[in-house]
Amino acid sequence: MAGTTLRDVAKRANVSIRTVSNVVNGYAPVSDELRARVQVALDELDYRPNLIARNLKQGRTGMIALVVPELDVPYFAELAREVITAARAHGYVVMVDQTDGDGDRERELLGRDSRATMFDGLVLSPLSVTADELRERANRIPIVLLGEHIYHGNFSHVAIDNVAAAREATTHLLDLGRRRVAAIGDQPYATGETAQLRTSGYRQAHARAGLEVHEELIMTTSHFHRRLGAEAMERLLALPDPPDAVFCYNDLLALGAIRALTRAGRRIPEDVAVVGMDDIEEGQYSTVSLTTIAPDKAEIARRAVDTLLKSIDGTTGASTEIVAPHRLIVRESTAGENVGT
Amino acid sequence: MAGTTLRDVAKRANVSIRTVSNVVNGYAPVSDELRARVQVALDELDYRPNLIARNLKQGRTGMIALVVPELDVPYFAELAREVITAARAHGYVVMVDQTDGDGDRERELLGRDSRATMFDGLVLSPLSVTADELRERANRIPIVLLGEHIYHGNFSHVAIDNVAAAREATTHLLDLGRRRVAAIGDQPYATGETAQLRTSGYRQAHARAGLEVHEELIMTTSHFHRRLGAEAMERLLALPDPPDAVFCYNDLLALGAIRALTRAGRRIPEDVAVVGMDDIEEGQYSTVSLTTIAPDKAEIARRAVDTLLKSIDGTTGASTEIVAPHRLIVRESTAGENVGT
DNA sequence: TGAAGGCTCTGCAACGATGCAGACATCATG
DNA sequence: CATGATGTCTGCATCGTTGCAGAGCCTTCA
Repeated sequence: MAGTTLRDVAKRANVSIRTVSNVVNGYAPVSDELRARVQVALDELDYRPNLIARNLKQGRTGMIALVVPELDVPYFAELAREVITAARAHGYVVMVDQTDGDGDRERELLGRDSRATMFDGLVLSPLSVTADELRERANRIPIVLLGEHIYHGNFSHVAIDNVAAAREATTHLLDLGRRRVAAIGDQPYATGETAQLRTSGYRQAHARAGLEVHEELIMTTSHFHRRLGAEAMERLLALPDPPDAVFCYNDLLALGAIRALTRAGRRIPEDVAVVGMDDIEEGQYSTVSLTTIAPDKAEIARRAVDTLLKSIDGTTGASTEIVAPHRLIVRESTAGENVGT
Repeated sequence: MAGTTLRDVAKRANVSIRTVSNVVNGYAPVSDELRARVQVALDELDYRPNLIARNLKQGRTGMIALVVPELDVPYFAELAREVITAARAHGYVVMVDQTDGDGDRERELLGRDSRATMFDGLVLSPLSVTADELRERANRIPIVLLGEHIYHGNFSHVAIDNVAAAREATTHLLDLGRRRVAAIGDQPYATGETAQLRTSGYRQAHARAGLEVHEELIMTTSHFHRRLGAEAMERLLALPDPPDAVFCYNDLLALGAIRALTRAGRRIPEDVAVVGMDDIEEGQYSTVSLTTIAPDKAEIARRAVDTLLKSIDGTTGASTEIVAPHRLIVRESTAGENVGT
């Protein structure tokens, strides 16, 4: 049960612990004869280094933590995959955790008994943690934030340009000639500002086109889930003058909206065009494939990991603001059947 | 930068290191006066225990690893969420990793320099690792397998009854009066036997109904992804005598199939009824909501974690075979519009 | 009054690994 | 032959924590 230690191997091979360590790590020069003898003992005892001990001695674990609100939200799952890949390229492994969108759980992470000390760094996609709470903790392990901005310029931060992205999505709908473009996903009172940035982009698009925003077409949702998208869409359809297009603040909302539209017998995009955000894989395969804003997830993950690792190395302590690229992908939900998957 | 240690706090409060440790852990009795003094020092220096050191001393980390082929496959993401929740209930945290369905990466996990020694146990959803490879490693940290059986009865293992589940899904289609029921997802040559079990259930259903299996309607796919489901469906539709129902070995295949059917102008379920497996959330919101076999993911996660922790405690060393419950959920893809979401 | 017991508090050793300084043998060099 | 350089190998200290055994001191009770 108990693992084999360097001591066991040393005893077996009749050498010092240090020499075994040298063989294992290939550090100091060891004669071929001795190396062979030690190797035999290593194999016979099936030695595996105790990484905890190694970590203690070296002061680092080679692990970073990725904390997202919900792992089964496709966007976060896809992002997690990219972060894992990016970290692996640097020899790091990633521990993924979810907060269930619970602010207390986010705070727990920063608290005294947090397991966070096990990690060399933290990539956090925050939901409700405030800047002050984060600053309290700032002198601990390095943190990189994803998505939410949280106050201005105190932490390294990676995100797309939400205003521009939302503006482009809305403009795309306006360019199709739609004049009653709804928005689903506003969160005027939330801590996070992502939704507000997107609303701002939505307004900008109207302003630049010289059009009025129809305030009654802006729908607030507490979360970005399918069900809420469907419900918001139903409310929009019940309006005396329903929209002819919808910009949803993420793909799940959009897929929920599509579901509601289909059930209501509306044709997409003829009656109502739909745009989402995130470019989750699911959107490509929905019955009406989904036009969306695709953030470059791989790039987001790479930049986040790079920044974090630099901060861990102490190569740079400065907090940086990184804007990752995004692009509009047009599919059937705005372009009709004439577009491939 | 360097963390505050017990030593620092001890010096500051003019007490022994051991006493500080006692205060932190609330172990031995400490007078109120001293406790207060130490607490002040703890707060002033913002002490956080070094978990790595604690782990080394205690021989456990309080972390388990969950390894799945792909994190952005909804089933695994949803399962990961449940495992995280189940582990948290026992005070454990979960590190999630993905192997990209790459056998080498799975093997790497079991190899000499694996980070696996950092964990108290491992929940593994294997893809191509063999029984022998696993046994080699068996005397290391405890392992619980999910899904794939891998040889018989040497490791604790949690899964649904795949044969019964597939039989029920197929029977449901036959009961609707369908007589050309296709199967998408067979993997006759794969290491894993899950697909084979499902094919076996599919055949059983036909046998029990006294019907012949149409061999040309069994489609093999290398993976369980949407695209492959769509492609398989297209091939089925190209047959001289296409199917009037499809049983897909997971929901992603089914959603791909639905997509292909819709593009081909077939009505669901009137022309072709579709059943999937896994009950991923996405299936509830597809334009035609998806009838599926729902494995009890929460139960799978709970049983897997419970079994693993027992094995870690040494409470039981025996390997157990756990069959988790499942049920058929009928939605529009087989029942038409008369069923709610 | 003195032994026994309880309450606080402390020092030492250990978990398993690595950094460092040096011991010892061998060899080349002047 | 003495000296220094080189190549191997080793022991000690250390990372930050906790387990263990015990040291003082104070109370209690015969």
